[in-house]
Amino acid sequence: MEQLDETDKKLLRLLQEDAKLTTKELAAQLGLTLSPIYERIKRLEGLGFIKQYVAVLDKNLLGQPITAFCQVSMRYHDKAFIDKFEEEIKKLEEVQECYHMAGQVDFLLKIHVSSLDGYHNFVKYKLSEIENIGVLNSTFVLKEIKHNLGYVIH
Amino acid sequence: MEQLDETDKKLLRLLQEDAKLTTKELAAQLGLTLSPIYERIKRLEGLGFIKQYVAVLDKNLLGQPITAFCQVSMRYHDKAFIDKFEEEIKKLEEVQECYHMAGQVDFLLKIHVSSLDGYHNFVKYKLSEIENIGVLNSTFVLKEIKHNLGYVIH
DNA sequence: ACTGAAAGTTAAGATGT
DNA sequence: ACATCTTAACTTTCAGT
Repeated sequence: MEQLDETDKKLLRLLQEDAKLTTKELAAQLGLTLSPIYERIKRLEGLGFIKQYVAVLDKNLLGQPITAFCQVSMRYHDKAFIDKFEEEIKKLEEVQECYHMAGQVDFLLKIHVSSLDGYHNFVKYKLSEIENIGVLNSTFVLKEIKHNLGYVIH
Repeated sequence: MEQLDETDKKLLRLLQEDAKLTTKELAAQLGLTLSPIYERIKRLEGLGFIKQYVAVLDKNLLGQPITAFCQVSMRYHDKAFIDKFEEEIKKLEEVQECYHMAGQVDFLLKIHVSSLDGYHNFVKYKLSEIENIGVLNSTFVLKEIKHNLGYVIH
């Protein structure tokens, strides 16, 4: 982390807001010329601070307005079962995110579907097909209050 | 949604994987020349399918390895209290995401901090400072199993 | 809607301080 | 670590099919 000076941090803050900013625009905002900006970006990419550049799409326009969080607890906690569950989850396209959690609940899943009926089908024909699931608890997002895409860089 | 043909969908799938693909590369992959690709991208931006372009950073390298999910229930459910809570949450930099949920739990928060001590400070000096919080339940991410950045486009 | 080509910008690299 | 300069590549626009 302390391979980053203030200029690097400003650069990262700008790029995680708008990856289309040109080297020229970045240079102007940071009070430098093109080449140091160019070299810093390449360095930040090389060190892995910048992992990739992506286009952020609108999930509602893409026809997936329903977001659900699904808490899953395993019946048995043998490594083989856990591994199998993780394998299967990775294959399910409805699962946007999956975390192994501390506490009573083993896994937290973030699910995107087109409708409540779609969620029903997901649980019935995909999720519950995975063996060794004990408890399963779903809650739905009514409203997205906040969703930061970037991180706070200190 | 059905303003999109197969070419648009392929374009969106490619751009949400790698926003740095050039028009030339996209054209080659989609079997077209530069100008239709260029115009389609501008159209998809204009219609709002593409919301923005961002650099994806590494939260561990940025010194924020701890992710927690925090379930919050309100004591009273007057509109004024809810509005106030949402306002305050938006100001907290540790809160990456916040959703108003259906069910017993009112809000689900995704929190990023640098340490467990940082989480303690967040709860003690920031979150619990907000009035009208009834129940508060935190769980920590042990391992990220899956985290799709893009959506599945049908 | 797509092709092809022209003009304007930017990225990428080399050289020097 | 940064400034300047060069050219190769890309973006953007437009006439034509």
